[in-house]
Amino acid sequence: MHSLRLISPTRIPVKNAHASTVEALGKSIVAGQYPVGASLPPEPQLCESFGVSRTVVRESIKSLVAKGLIVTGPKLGTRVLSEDQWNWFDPDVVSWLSQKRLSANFLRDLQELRRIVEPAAIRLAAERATTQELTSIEVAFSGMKSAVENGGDYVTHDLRFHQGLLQASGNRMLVQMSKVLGALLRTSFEISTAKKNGPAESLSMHREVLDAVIAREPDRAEAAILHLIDGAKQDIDLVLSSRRRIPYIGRPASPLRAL
Amino acid sequence: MHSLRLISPTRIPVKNAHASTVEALGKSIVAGQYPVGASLPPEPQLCESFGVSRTVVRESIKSLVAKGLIVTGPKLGTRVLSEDQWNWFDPDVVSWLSQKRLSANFLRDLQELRRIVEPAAIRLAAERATTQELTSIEVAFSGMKSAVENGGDYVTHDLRFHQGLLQASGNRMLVQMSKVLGALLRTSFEISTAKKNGPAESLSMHREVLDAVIAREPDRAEAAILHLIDGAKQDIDLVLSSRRRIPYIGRPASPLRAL
DNA sequence: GCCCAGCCAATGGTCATACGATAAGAACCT
DNA sequence: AGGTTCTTATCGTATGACCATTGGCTGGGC
Repeated sequence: MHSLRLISPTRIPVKNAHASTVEALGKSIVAGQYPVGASLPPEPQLCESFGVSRTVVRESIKSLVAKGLIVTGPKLGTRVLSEDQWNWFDPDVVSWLSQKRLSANFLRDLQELRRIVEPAAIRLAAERATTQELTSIEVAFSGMKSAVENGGDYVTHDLRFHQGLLQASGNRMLVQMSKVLGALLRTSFEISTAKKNGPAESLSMHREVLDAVIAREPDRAEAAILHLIDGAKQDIDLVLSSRRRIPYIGRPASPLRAL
Repeated sequence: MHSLRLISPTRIPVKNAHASTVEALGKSIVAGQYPVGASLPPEPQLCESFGVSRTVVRESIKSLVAKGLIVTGPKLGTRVLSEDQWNWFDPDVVSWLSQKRLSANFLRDLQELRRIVEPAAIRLAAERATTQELTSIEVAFSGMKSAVENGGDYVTHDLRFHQGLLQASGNRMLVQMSKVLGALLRTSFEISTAKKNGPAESLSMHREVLDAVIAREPDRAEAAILHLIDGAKQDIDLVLSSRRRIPYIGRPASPLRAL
């Protein structure tokens, strides 16, 4: 007869108790609400603040432990691990990070990763892509083209285009990475789409990439994608510098990682 | 039921129920014991077969859900997801895969990834590595050298060497990847170490890599690491072609100790 | 005064039980 | 036969109790 869980500070009665709790806890952790090494409130307190039973809280905590965000232990509580122990390739973690901590550093890391991975993946795709995979990418391209001409959701099709390319690399690790890179791509697409006639310009570059892959020319494909990536990087850097000066946080200055 | 642990005197007393259950379930899943899309046994049955309470089973399942291996739902049970939905960058998942399913495909994917990521990371490391990070790598190298001369654990120091390099790239994503690549590295190191006088030969190549990084010469560093990687690839391919599958390369059934 | 051993209590770990919620599949009705 | 309802297996959530571990406190000894 619990019709509604009344006092819910984070208001989330619609989803599963577990999913909501994981998300709320996860977001607050990646947002830096609890300093690294510090303990979260004890379980009973979390139960109260989320309005769920200890069962749910504990299972949620186990989920976050599985993602490398925290560790638990009797008497030492639930402690936040240092960021380099987080699972930076977990889709949830990246999603939370994208929403809460879209810092210059995070974007820089992602950008770097993309510039490393995507060109290499394109080369593989140019060698291995099946006709089915090529068709799928072609469909995504049509969607982009249509979005430019008739208006529509350009970003979604752009994402499909790039994820299709990674898929076509035939390497499961790279495919997995496409899910993570999605966070960056979405951001950069939204930036470049919002600017000038970005889409129209990027459309031809995408065409060039796809043509090179279809022609099975790795070198040309790689050059084309690099062109695309570096263009996106410029857009992002521009927005970052105008939005607020968050300069590179030099790594040496980082606090020493206490164990 | 806990009486068994009395035998071992305070040193690593088995593991707690949760960790053991997660590991057992995870391994059996990645080993393909349950076909994709199939349901695992119901919770009560799992409780019985593992000899733990439902609480433990459920929390373990939540951990595996967090790693993308399975989904759960009322009446539909606990179903195994398709492999491309697994989190292929989760250290646990990769560890289980390495032990249970060291297939040629898996090794090929990892190897490809390594050849993409490590050279790029080296370039970054050559530009950014702090003296502290360089020292750490130097220490690892000394360990390798000592292992060659006086005998000892070559593989462990080799791992530290490479992970130190990725760490020095200053990119958190690449650092995370080093944990995953560890699975491949351990395998390839053990192969090449077991062959001929592999270590002695590889030692000089490592020295060259490190020197180039210290000298801040990205091009030279990249060339050196490529040399190393391609040598390892040859060794692996050789072993792969001689045996259809590699069973249990690596330590026996003993649970790997933390670090 | 300092250090070490041993106790204490806070906190997560595990267990048991009960009931609600959901959706697959069977049974039923039209 | 087709759609609708009902049954039921299975997970989801809640509660309360007790166990196990570990950091910190306490007190004694040097």
